Amino acid sequence: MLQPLVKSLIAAELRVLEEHGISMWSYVVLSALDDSPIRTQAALAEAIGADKTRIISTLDRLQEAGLISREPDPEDRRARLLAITQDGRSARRAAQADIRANEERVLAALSAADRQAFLRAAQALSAMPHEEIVG
Amino acid sequence: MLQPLVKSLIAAELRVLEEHGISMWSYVVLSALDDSPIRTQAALAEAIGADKTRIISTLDRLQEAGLISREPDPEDRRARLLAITQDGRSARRAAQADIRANEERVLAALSAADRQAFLRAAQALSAMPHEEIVG
DNA sequence: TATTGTTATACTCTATAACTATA
DNA sequence: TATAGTTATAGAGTATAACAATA
Repeated sequence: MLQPLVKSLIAAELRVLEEHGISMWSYVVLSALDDSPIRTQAALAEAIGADKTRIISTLDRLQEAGLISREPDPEDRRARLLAITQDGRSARRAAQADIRANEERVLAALSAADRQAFLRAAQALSAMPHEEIVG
Repeated sequence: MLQPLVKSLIAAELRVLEEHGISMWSYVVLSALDDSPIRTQAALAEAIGADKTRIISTLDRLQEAGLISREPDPEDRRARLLAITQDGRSARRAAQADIRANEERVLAALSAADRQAFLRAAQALSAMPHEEIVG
């Protein structure tokens, strides 16, 4: 039952992101880096549940667009220090605001009570570890 | 927030289905045919939101396993009459029972009130047309 | 020798196009 | 000629393996 709903929400999110000119992976990366900088690409990949080879082109584009910085760590030049730039932060927050606005619009279909309970329940279920859900 | 949850739920469902020896697409097809027989493969494909070329191998396997019947329509031998068999119905219902049992287990993490509200809200949101969610 | 990042390759899933058979 | 089904082909997305740079 939730699957088509999530599919629609993702489609909505993609549409918003397209208006902002960023891809889903770019948005995921920007969101991760908006919380805190990360010292290696492998750590970023793991944090967002992606393969380390899969994010390289995304990082290329983000760097070229000036939305992230990506420099060799002076202390270990194999690693790349990753951080979001001011432009990146602005872009991410603007996109996030639009995404949230749409979600609010959708949630407006619910009564205030159901809506609160839905969000509370979704949060509780999302907090369950993957293994516990899979069993 | 919902996306990882759904991902975990799908993983759980896949694990259950694997124990029953059927694939996700097989389960989707069996579920569609358990409701009512379908006169053409194209109609089935549309009903489950799949491409008509994509379900052929699935139908091959289901037929070989004796879980569905698939015969040329005597009145128009281009079409294939599709129906679930008794074995297919048993397999589908057994899998469904296990899937539901796991979902119950997961939902047990919620209070009775939140759980009811969550299901009610999920149902309401799922009933929204795709276009209204995308905007 | 081990690790980080990158590139090259292969694999899976899906969609598009061409083909066969029926009408 | 049009339609149902099938097969062949191509494309996107992803993961695996090999490689270069640094430690």
